[in-house]
Amino acid sequence: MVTIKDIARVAGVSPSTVSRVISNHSRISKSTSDKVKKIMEEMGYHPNVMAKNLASRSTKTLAIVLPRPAEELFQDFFFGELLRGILAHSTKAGFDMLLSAASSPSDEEETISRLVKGGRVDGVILLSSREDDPLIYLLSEQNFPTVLIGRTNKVNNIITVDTDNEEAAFDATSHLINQGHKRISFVNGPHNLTVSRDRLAGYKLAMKKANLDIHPDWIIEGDLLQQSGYRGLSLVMNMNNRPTGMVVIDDVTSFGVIRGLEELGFEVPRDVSLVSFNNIALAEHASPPISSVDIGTYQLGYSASHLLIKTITDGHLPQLRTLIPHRLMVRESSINTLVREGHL
Amino acid sequence: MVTIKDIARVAGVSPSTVSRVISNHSRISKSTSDKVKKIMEEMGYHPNVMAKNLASRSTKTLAIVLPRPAEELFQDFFFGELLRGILAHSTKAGFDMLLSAASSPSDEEETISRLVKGGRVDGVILLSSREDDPLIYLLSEQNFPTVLIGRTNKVNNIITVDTDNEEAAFDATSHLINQGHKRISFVNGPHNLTVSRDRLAGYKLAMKKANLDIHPDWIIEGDLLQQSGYRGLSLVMNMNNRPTGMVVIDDVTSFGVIRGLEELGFEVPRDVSLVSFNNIALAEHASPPISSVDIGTYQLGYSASHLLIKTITDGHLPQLRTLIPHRLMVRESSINTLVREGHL
DNA sequence: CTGAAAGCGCTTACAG
DNA sequence: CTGAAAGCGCTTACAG
Repeated sequence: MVTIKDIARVAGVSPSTVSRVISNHSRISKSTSDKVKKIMEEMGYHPNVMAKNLASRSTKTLAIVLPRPAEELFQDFFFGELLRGILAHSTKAGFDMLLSAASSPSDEEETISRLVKGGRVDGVILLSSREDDPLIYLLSEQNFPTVLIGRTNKVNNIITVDTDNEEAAFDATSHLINQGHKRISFVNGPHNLTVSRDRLAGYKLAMKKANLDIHPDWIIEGDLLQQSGYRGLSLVMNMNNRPTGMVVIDDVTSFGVIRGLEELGFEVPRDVSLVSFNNIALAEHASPPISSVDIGTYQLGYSASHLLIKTITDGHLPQLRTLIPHRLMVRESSINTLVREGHL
Repeated sequence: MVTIKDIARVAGVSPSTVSRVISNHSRISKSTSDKVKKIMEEMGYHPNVMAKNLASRSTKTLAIVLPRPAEELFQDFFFGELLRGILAHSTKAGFDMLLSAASSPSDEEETISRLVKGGRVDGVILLSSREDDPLIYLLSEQNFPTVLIGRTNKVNNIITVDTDNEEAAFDATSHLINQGHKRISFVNGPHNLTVSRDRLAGYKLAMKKANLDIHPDWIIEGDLLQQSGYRGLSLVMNMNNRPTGMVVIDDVTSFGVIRGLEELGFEVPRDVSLVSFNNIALAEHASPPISSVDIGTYQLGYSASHLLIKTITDGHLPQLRTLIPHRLMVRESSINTLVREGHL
């Protein structure tokens, strides 16, 4: 393995000088720099990352903490896009990403402790936001550079990047209301995720603003990919005044809803107009194509990395909370001419 | 920051001894070990990972190289599951995972070079296998511990973990044949991926074995989520003797196929029986639920990590090629009683 | 079973 | 603009 010393010897300079050439130090003569660079090239020199990190007391590495298995199906489908956004920025900024997952919560804390306290990484990105996530407290206490994709009101020293989920749900619900729907159901996701609460709130707000009542049963709480959710759906659709519109927590759940409705003999959008969130790639290719709020997933990841690296580099917190714009993509699932014409 | 020296001082032993306690060295007295461990606990000691890596000349870190953007949609949906498998094992084995992506091919080589030659990682997992992937040559030349999820016949010193894709496609096709289908179409994926070639070969083999002819147009080559694919589909379905069965390269593409068929006025499985591959989570929740070959995605990842770490630890290559078993999950999309009864 | 010492490959004040 | 020297926090033969 060729080291800085080898280069120094061949170039007839000191190791310090070679080091300075590598880091583009300002006060180094062009001629020396050129000579050293040429020799590095010739000898196939690659700086030893570990040595560099140890000496400079920084790792140029961030950790991404994946959500727990139980919540993963929910995320799996915009996950890739999120990672791509994170990586696009971090690579450009010269940071590596360490991927971390945990089998159990206690495991998780131990893993993160090791990375954080062992100086393995300079910062952490948390991909999902549960209420009372112990990791948030752990990182906040350490005052460790952290960005959470989501939100928390428990601590005030970690950065959050998020969708304005309340507004997004308000927009999605209003879209249905504007088309003439009066009875609109909301299909929720896991309780402990902040995104579930925020989107539910936005739905309620839109209904209230339009002076529309919400029947308690219209809010379906079970997991729509499981039996529990199917029962709730069946209950709602058998009501005398069944909903003609549905706002669904995310696109993946929409697949379950559409399938469930079909089994009950209903068709989207003929009998029910549907709109959901995240705009995963398959939303567009579903039958029917699903109307969905695009939350700028890639941008969410890109910004998370950007803000984290900025914090690390500047040594102080930037703006604590950043919202990424969203946009409703209207497709077949929410377009029903019958409703608009007052036949339903 | 508390270091090994601090612990040594407080415990009244030498740093070497503390180091040996940490690494569970065999010849250390129980009493010393207990004393030192207690003090480490009390002082909140966490070993500095970088220093450890530098001194021991190993990083306990692997790199995962993500497929390029162009190929990602294809992979996005079993991606999460694959990563989960990899992480499950590597975490257990005490290895960290570095995530690497590349915007351009040249970028990619540079990134990997930096990681590999800079001693940043001990091994690499390549997530997708293109023909003539320059990364494969790069890693093979360096004789660097590498496992490829897929296959290659270009080099003989990197480990591969794969599905027997030819057999999987043979099974899927035979499933349709056994139900009485005689005219079966194959919807292919990107040409440069080995998985496309292997599955096509398996389809051909099954047809041949059953003495069934393959009309050239039945093999649809365009991207089914794009116009190009739709044209091919339309062509095939307008033939006099249109296919009654379809074998589709992967579940994501199946969504496009089902949607395209619908637009042409055909229904699955009423008019066309369909089976595809990968068994992503949504396959089960699609309308209709999609029959799919489960390729043991998690196991694929788990084995990849296992074999790579074994290679690194043992210092020599284990079995070069490992095949993970697959299993056809039969669902509604491929069950058509009409065909079975000879009405179609 | 334990310690003193050298070393892993860099960086970075300090001095000139 | 450049060099000598100390140091980052560990590991690991070597010696006892």
